[in-house]
Amino acid sequence: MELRLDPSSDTPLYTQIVEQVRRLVARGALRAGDRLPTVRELAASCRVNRNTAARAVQVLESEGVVRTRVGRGTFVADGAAAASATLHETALDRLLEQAAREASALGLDPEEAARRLRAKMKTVPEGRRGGKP
Amino acid sequence: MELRLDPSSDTPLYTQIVEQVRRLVARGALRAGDRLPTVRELAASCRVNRNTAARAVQVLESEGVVRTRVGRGTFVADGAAAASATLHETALDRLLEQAAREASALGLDPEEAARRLRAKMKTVPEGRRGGKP
Amino acid sequence: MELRLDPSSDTPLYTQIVEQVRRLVARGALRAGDRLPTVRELAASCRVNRNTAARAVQVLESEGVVRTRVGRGTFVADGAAAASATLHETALDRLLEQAAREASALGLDPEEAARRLRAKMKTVPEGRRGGKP
Amino acid sequence: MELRLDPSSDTPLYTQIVEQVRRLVARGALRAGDRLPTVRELAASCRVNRNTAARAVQVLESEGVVRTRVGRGTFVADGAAAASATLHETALDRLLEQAAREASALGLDPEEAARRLRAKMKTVPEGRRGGKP
DNA sequence: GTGGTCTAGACCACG
DNA sequence: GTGGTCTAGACCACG
Repeated sequence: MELRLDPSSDTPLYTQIVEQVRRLVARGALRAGDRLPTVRELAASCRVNRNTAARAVQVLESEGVVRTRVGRGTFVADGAAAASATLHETALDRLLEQAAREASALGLDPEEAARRLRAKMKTVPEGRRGGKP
Repeated sequence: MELRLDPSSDTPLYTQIVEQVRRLVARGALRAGDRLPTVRELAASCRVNRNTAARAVQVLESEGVVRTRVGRGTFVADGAAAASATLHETALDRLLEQAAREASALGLDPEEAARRLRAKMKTVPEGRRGGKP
Repeated sequence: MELRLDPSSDTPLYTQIVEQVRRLVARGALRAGDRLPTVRELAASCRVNRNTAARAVQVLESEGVVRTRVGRGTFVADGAAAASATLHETALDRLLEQAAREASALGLDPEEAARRLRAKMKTVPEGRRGGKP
Repeated sequence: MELRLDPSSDTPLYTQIVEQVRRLVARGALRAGDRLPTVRELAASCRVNRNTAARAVQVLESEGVVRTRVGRGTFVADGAAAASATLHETALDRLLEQAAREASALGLDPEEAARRLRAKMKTVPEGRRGGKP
């Protein structure tokens, strides 16, 4: 499980980890029952503090995306895909609301705002479109 | 000038003030030369400390949205509308980028994402659309 | 005595008054013994608060440029021209020192800095050059 | 990084810090990616309150000279040298304009004013002249 | 440990 | 009256 963190981003490192794992689950690259790397391994491979990795796992657990069994490791939870999708829906909804507010403050009409979002989507990296990989 | 702050938001109070004033300027509700409430009044009406209100004003000044004159008060700057619009464009661009990423993770196609944003814009409070008030 | 104040300048209003009076004296437009307008008249003609005009006069007095005789009015002091020139020399010296520091921080060589100042002087309003008016 | 503040100056302490850091960047003594002292260290070494040091850092951040990452520290930003140079150019321009006005009030000719600036530059502390250190 | 936010309260310059 | 600066001290998020 290779994650790419951007240390110069405004998004906290632990949040970047959380988001990427959620994305892997949403995309089907990680499935219920799959084992995640240990916190130590995760920290090492992402080159972050162990606290940071641990915090990411903790958030994922609280979201119902992973499930930690003491002494055995961390696994993708049953229902993780659904949980993950719900989280993305919530995030998307919040972002669209904020974007609508900004567009509105700028006096853009809905059509123009929609056009800009459509354009953005074409420049953004791969999604899950076109079925499970 | 009535602002509504949400003390439980994770957006800092002074940032909330900044954003709302920028919005009033972008919308044309505040125009070049208009006087803002004094820092003390602003603090009182927002129920924040004087320093917090002062900090918001300082940010707005550094953005070119207002111009403060010691002993005289704070005024909407010449060119405030343009400065404000630039800031909103930047914010919108960032939000659309994030939204595109989320939509993509959910497997939405650009058309569906655009449709949702269009819908949001119709539920959002009034903008400046349709010319100067 | 017509002064032109710029209310949108960073320089305090009372300082603008002080500087313009000093300049009039340095140029010879005001001479020892000339009477200045009263504080009230000054305030009215400059459209500033009386406190502001009073403060300007007070500064000019402390600099030795004017001399107030209670009940009689304010007059350009004996030696005002010299006092005024000294003040301009001091101000110029301080400005050149700061400018040298900035030019130095930018890595400009003395010749280039000097060239820029020479250019500025050609765009600046009238001086006293060429003898007394 | 040793800064020298003058508490009796009328330049605010946080501005003095800002200016000195900008100067270090403009001169190449601090380069993109370099880490600044922590806010607490800066406060201690300058003998100012933590808030005052933090404020200086925030101004530098808003100018694009540094980039702060919570929990990690403050670093000289990419493009800091350029941002810094722009700020020095603006400052120099303003100073030269004022100096030109003073020189003009004194009846100095451009050549004499330029000569004085050239002289000042030779007495001012070292700049960046002569290429990268 | 890092930086960020906020309050309370003092003191100052300008009008 | 206006805004600006500074300190002291608390509390929080991130690593």
